[in-house]
Amino acid sequence: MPTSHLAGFARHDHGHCVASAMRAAEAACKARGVQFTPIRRRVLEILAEAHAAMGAYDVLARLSAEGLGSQPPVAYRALSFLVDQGFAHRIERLNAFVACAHPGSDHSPVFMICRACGTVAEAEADLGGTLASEAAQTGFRIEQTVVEAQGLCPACQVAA
Amino acid sequence: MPTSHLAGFARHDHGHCVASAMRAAEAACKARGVQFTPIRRRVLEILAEAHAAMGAYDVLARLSAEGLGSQPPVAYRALSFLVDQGFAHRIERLNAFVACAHPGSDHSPVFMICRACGTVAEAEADLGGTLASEAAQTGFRIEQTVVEAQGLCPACQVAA
DNA sequence: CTGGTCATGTTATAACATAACAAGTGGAAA
DNA sequence: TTTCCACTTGTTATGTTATAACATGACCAG
Repeated sequence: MPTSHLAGFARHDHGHCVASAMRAAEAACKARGVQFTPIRRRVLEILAEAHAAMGAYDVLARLSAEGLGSQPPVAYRALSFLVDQGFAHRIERLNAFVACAHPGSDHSPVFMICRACGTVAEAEADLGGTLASEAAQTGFRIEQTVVEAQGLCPACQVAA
Repeated sequence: MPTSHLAGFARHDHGHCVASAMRAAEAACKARGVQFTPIRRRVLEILAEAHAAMGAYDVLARLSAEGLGSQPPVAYRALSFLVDQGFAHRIERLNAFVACAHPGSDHSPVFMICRACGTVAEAEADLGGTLASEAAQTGFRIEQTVVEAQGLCPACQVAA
């Protein structure tokens, strides 16, 4: 029986999605000729298992406990790599990082952040296109967008 | 002849828009029964005159030079007040603050940030509604949204 | 003139992030 | 096979952003 966690505001097979994220990253690295080193791999696993936004120093604490590195640059380098490769995202609002929920597909993510429980869901909704057409009128050329909504997830609405 | 600066990617009467922002804030404070103190007023002026995103410590340096306060909490308190009242916005991506371009009207701002010159334009585009309807499907209740696009402004596209 | 509220002053520290350089590793060019 | 190069990691130090906690002052209402 697989563990089941609340994430993306819906229960799902957690072990499965972690394994799937790791496989996708593995394959992408091979395809791109970049190294999926033990530290990078472990950081992605940590994020995927947490299934929540984690600060760089939280990640570092985990690495450190496992003897994989103890100084901030170790964590920041691995996180930068994962973000660059699209395996993780940075949540600006929280100064934190999450594993990508849709590894492999090229997308401009939209996040919903519950202010009560801290859960972060990555939505499919692509506002990038909408925004780009708006921007085109002013002549601005968009390269990247950050869309982060803060509010209450279904569970926390019930609790309140 | 009024000074004219590049902002919002378009030239405009800068002195006018600063004065207008100050008047709007003044009126709103009176209406709401909150105090528009010298520090708060000056911080808004500094942001409005800069017409660009400024870090809290940049603002603090200005205050300090004028004898209005020298410790971080002074700047952060004033900035929080301005953001709470809707007279300024925080740009998460830059860890910085800008004066609101549409003081008075209730809006969920959309920012376009030029990665070359650092100019920040506040667009009218209201993606909040679009996003809210997307979110409704998952049961998430949005209270606030951050939308920040990064790219190249018209001038910097020409330069490149 | 007393107590309450709001704003500010001040000290200290927490939390987040990167610069800079040294050292190891492994593969490719000579 | 050795020399070089690109890349990753180790390490020290520091820069940058933000807030906790408590003291003081200014003002008004009771």
